[in-house]
Amino acid sequence: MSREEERLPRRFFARDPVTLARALLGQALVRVLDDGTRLAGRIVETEAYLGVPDRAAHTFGGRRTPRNAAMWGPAGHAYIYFVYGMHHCMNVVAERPGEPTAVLIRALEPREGLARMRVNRTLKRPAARLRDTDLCSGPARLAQALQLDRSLDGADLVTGESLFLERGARIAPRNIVAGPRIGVAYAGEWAEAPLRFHVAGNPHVSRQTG
DNA sequence: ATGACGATTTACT
DNA sequence: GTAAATCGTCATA
Repeated sequence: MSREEERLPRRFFARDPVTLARALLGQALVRVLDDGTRLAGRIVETEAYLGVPDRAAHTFGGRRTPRNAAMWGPAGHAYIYFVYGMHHCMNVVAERPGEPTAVLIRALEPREGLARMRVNRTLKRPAARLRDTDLCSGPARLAQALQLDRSLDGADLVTGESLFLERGARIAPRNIVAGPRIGVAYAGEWAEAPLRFHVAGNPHVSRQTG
């Protein structure tokens, strides 16, 4: 019996980052490992990064480097970066080439491959006993759970086989909470803009707010 | 060549 | 609550 889930098309991603950040809530992020293992979760928390004018964005002021190159490319590709000497985080590129905006995926509600995610999350911490809500409740946590790293930077989420999105639930606007982005205090006024979105009451978000 | 800095997580007081 | 971990990246020289 074959499961034919609907992949999200290019046009889904080719929108402004705020609209995309809200639309991504409820969609399924899918990772297929080299051994065929399928890991998946519903997106429950996102942040929009508005590009050149956005002091919190890696492309602020038109910054364009090998690291952030994917943000300058076409919509529907992954931008995966390395920070703090130990963590990876995944974004979905929005809009169009030359408009370097993206949406950071901050948390998932894990749905497939939880056992493997738990292994991935505790490889360097054998003693840890994680609850389901500890598996993907943060940008670096979900990257570790899904084995995302720079080798997948720039991957095409529309046509790729190892990382992509499938149509999930539509989250009603009344169930979306907006608030300030996390970890961008250095961004001045931009730090307070309500560009973080999460599903109201969902236990898998990285932090409770509003 | 060098130095400062992270879109974070974890453990510990 | 605070602080350590840990290193690729980029701006400056």
